Amino acid sequence: MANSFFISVPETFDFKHCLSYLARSPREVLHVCNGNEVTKLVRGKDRNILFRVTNTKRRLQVSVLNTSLTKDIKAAVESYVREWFDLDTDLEPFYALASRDRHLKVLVKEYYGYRIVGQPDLFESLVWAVIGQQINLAFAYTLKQRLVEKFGEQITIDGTTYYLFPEPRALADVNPDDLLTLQFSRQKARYIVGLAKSFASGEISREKLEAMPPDERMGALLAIKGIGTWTANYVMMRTFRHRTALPLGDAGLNAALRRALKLDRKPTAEEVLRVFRRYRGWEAYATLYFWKSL
DNA sequence: CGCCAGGTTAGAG
DNA sequence: CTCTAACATGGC
Repeated sequence: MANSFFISVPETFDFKHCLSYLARSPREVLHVCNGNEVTKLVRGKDRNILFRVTNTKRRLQVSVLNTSLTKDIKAAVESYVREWFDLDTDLEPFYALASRDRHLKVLVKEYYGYRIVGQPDLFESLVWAVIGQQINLAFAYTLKQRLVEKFGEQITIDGTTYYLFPEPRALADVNPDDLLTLQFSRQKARYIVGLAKSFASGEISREKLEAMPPDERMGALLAIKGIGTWTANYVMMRTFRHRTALPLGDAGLNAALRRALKLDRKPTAEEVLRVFRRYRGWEAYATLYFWKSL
């Protein structure tokens, strides 16, 4: 196909595990999974780009669906896909460590090639994490769907509608009370509008945080109203690809460790930290595989 | 019905 | 510093 190109992938990459993560909720509206492929709309420099990724032997096939494949568009989409599917991380050291660990051994075997599916857009990442605070994941997806359908751009091609996550500008002037009708709590509505204002004004941006050393970046995230240690670590993991990010206190991580450690209650923070001492340098990937075990 | 969900904040002790 | 109520609602 003239509009497609290929990206070779590491041996320690398995598209199907990443795809099953992307397909985990029927209410996901920011990409469309279908069999062995996923289709997504992203913002390009001059226009929005719709592309589809599918798996072939040792390569990903990427097709651009709504425009011709110029050099610039190819470069942009390739870079997005590499980032999205975490193709540039060398997982060998983690697998060497994990294969000697009684908890992770079986998980890295079963989900070999699974990687941290990224969330390159910092605003989206923060809002999504705030939405997910203290509610079950099914409800979090419902809230995100309502937010995206109400405030995000969309295009319809061949009968399927594709959405972009709302831009900060689209949410900055919203009255937080208007989000209550979408069933956001007052507190979350305020956090989200506050985030939108900070991004719209340029006070916070991915570029600014990217330029900071990791400690300072964490501090900048924690200074935002609504961002606590869990959210900051979640975003460090999915957006900034910090291998040592550890969302301590996470309900899913607690549930997975409760099972792995055969406890009759959720583990304490100290117990989680004790287990994670063995994964030093790879905390984010250990977390990822524990989540996958649920 | 009760309790926990991919927690955080402000305020009290 | 640690502890707690409040937040809003879905799912088991």
